[in-house]
Amino acid sequence: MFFRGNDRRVLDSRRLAHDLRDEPMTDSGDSVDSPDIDDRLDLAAHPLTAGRLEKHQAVLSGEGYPFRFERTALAAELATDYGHLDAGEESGAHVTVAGRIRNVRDMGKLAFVVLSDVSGSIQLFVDRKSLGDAFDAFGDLDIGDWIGASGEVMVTRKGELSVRISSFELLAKALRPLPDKFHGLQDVEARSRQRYVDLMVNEQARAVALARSRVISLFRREFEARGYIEVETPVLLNQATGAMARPFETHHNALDIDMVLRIATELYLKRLIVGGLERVFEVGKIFRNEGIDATHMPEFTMLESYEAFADFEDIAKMVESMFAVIATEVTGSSVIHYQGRQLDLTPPYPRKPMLAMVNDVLEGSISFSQSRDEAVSVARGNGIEPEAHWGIGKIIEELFDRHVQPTIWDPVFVTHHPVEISPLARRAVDDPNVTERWELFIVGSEYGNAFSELNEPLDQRARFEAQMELKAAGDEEAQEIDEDFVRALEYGMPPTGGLGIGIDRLVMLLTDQAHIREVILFPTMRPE
RNA sequence: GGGCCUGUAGCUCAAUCGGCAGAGCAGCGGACUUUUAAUCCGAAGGUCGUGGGUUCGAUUCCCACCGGGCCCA
Repeated sequence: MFFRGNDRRVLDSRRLAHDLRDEPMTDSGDSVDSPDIDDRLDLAAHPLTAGRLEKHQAVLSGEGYPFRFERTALAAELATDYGHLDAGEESGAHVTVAGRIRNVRDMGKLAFVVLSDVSGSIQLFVDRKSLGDAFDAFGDLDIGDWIGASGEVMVTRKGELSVRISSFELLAKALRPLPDKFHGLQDVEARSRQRYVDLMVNEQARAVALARSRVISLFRREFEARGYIEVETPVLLNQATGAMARPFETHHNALDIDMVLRIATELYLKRLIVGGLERVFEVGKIFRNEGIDATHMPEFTMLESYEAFADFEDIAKMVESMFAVIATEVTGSSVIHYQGRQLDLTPPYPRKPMLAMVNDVLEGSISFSQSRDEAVSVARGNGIEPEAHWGIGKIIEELFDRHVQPTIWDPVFVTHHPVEISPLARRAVDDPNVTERWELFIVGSEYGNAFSELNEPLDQRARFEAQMELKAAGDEEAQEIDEDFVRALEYGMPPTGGLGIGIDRLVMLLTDQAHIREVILFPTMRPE
């Protein structure tokens, strides 16, 4: 409550607490002895909420709350339309605004109220002269309440654009107090769990959410401009295919079958290329049953696209172009700042073969012409102990992950991955050990993955079988054969360029966030 | 899995070489008709994450556990 000295509380708080809790009332006053606001908050008992609850109950037992409200202006619109007014000037314009009360500066017979809506905030000038008898009722409002208010746009003597309100309406009561008005909510866990509070009080949380929405919207625009159509493929599958990852397992009751959540959209989107849709993309949730760290979340958003008649270089050109456009639209420039360092997303990005990058930093050198024993020896000399089922290709990838990936800052397309680790990509024409594939690395993380899609069904079957052997040898992430996908390829798939982009990480980059949970509104968490 | 840090009022944070736990904001009472994190006065608000141990005495020291964060494998 504000407007101190105006205590018009009508209900006895202890009686109300008793009514709400439906318990025998004692005279010991112990209903105010459990100030545990965090867990089972007893709204009636806690001193910070009891008054709010009383007022709420009074509204409910009276006329109740409105079902709708007619707003005529957003805060940002007022700033645009009346920003030119001078201090002390009146506009003569009558507007109706609505939003949440964020702050109150109470001067006794005059109050300045900060009202925030989706566009920003606007000051309400609240005085008895304009509000009349309603001025007292306004004093019953609390910080956090949603209100609508009407009045004249004016600028205070100190130059703050305001609405001098002549009427107001309580739209919804905040029974719980808002966090510290200056520091907001700081605790990382609380901000994630109660993102609604984070969004209320932390400007950055809101900015990130809006940037994320914008990024996805821009991707849609870019793909549609290139003749792609957006499709949806299944999340619930009988088999986890299209990537190397462990799936979440679940069960369908009516069919009585175990199912898994998808780990990629790849093979279904390629089925659509076989079907003749030619250019398709999907933005959707992917689920991988793995740990959580700064760049990994079990549930994340992937964008995948497939374009008939394109190869991996066509896709690289498309991606670097899109990244620059999206960075510019979201941040204002294709040269951005990430974690204190400058990062240039202006195309073109260099293309560098994985094997060459590895050999550039290695003690000794590794190649496909070596025996496996020789390759293992090189790996050991560089701090990697190969597992039994690793071939030379997998060893190269591990060496890359360990020694090259962390050193990358500006974007680079790392190309020509070993066939062994790329079971869905087409072999390079001039070297059957590697594929026409790239991964886009920026600031030490992977942002995209693309290849000239393997469209030859016999080779695809052989690649799947090689994966099955790896799985049998103990590689839990190896893929299983997808018989229906091979069948689809047997109908003929045109040469196709495919792409996957991790949306969450790109949003991290563009919003300068170090942790993926900051760009996901409701990140996966342990039960509270 | 290993290392380091961390959990104190609704929120943001202090403090205690082991001796009645503090501030700002929010809330409550009061003053104030031009504030901008308003200001001023007053009174409140705590099972110091949980459980053990050491001690005359533990929020502080030790152990375990439950959370959270960062780094490493």
